[in-house]
Amino acid sequence: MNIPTCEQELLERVQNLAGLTLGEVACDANIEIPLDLKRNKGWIGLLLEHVLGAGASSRPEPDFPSLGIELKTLPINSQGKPLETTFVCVAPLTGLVGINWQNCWLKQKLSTVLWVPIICDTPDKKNIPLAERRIGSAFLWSPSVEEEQLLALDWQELTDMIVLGEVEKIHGKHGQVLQLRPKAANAQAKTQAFDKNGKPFLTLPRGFYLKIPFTQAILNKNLRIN
DNA sequence: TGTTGATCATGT
DNA sequence: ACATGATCAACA
Repeated sequence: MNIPTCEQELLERVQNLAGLTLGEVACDANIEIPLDLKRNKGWIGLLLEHVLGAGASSRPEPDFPSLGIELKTLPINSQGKPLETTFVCVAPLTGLVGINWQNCWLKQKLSTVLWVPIICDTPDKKNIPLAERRIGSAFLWSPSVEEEQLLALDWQELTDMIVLGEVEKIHGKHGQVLQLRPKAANAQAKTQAFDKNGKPFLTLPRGFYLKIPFTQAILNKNLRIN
């Protein structure tokens, strides 16, 4: 798929996917469907990037650089509740001098997001097989003043702890809307950080994730009729 | 090793 | 039932 030339074209493409199953979309794109996501956790995101015309996914840029839009799939149940937290970006543990909310990576990443809900559960909460899950109504979102304030507060709290050498004291419960959790191949992975005395040490890489109630609120504000 | 894409699966 | 901590794959 070629790159969409404007926001409207991207929105039309993604709206045309609403109601389709992942099996239908993958089949049209000649992409094989895994039986489940156990060994393909990012498969849905990669599929959507492909059919919407995003470039390779391994770049430190928005998915649609010319449009400044980040694509995020959001697994939800049939009642519109997100089933997982949403990964945003890796948390820098070094080089934080001079970084503030206005110039931080997380703010840039969340500046404009195309959310694509994927319905993963039946009304009686049964898991739907991957190929039969349906794409919901996607929408474009930018943080409201209130949402940005919440994000900025949490980002500042977590970043302050990192700067103070307290990264290993941070748990998923910190933050109202944002949390810091492991983001690594396994628990043995290491990246450099600084301790409270300013000495370098190795620790588990972490990432920023949006908590479920926050993405749920975003979704609820953007409910619309198909 | 770090970036992208995330969900798995166990403990509470 | 649910969130936290752990983990999977591809690519640069």
